[in-house]
Amino acid sequence: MAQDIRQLLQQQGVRLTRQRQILLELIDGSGRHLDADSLYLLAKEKDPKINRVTVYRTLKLLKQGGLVDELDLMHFNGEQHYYETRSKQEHAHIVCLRCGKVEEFFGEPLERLRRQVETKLGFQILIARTEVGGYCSECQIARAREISEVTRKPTAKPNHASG
Amino acid sequence: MAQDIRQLLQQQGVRLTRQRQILLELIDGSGRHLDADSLYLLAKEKDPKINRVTVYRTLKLLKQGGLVDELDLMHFNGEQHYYETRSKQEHAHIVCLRCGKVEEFFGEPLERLRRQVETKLGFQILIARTEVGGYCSECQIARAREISEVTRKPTAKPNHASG
DNA sequence: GTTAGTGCAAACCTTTTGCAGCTCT
DNA sequence: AGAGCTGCAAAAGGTTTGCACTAAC
Repeated sequence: MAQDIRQLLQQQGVRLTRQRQILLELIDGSGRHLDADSLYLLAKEKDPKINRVTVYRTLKLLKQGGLVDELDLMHFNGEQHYYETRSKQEHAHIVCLRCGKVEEFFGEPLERLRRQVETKLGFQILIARTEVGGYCSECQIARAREISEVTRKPTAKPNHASG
Repeated sequence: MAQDIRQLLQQQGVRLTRQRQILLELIDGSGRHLDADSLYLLAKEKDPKINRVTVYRTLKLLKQGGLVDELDLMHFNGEQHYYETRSKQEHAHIVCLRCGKVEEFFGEPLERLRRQVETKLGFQILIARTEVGGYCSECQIARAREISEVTRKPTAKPNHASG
């Protein structure tokens, strides 16, 4: 719950303003990964006077405090960043480049990787991010259909062609 | 060598212009990860008339053709993207957030992860990217020094305070 | 000789900054 | 009361687009 985050913030001497409460609720509450713009739009429903800049400033704050993680989701839909509250369980984000669905993948390979980087390189990890782009099972089928439609050349049988 | 890439491009009916040759050389030849701006600056040394836009267009082309991979390198230095010629061997990028050094990490965890995502989710992977941010071994030491300097409060006993 | 590619200027999108006024503690 | 935070306007950074000209095949 966002409750934990609130306490952490207070400890850091950060004021818990109305705007920040709204944004925290949204990031933590919505089941999906929101970007700054979506977040702004949603926040505006609760407080029509809230400003985009406040959204950016809050996200920066939460990011720096290690309370949220920033994702790119393979830039599948532009250059925005997406946000999620930092969870204890490391996971990869699997992004369908056709429908945009994002699946989370948990598993030992991620922990193994982390350990190996720490021991083999003597690296101190602060953030780790694994993103995978491709096609989800549904979209693989849909794409196969689409491609076969395109491949069917229009120069062939003009039976019921383009017009 | 960039030779392979050239052939692939020709196959795709893409013209191999002077500008593209220069950019290919640079991406493939420089031992580091270049962003569009660095690439532009370097290309300008070889062809002072080359335009930034051409750099962006070429990168997009190579990206779409699957010939180069785009990296974010944890946005350790802004929002640019970095590029590398796509290698057969999957690897993670380990970025030091203090000195900016980028290490490449090869290992089974990455292949395991890939296989698991494919089998467990039935996902068709086109691109995968693992980026890790933190401090390299040298910078861990440097940071420890920096922090202890800051922690030494000027108001306290200068003897061996904050202990 | 076509058609794809280039350069230039200007637009675009996301994010940041400067500053005056507001508000949380 | 005072530092911290907000909103507004404007700027910044990175990238894309429209269009006329140029060059690769």
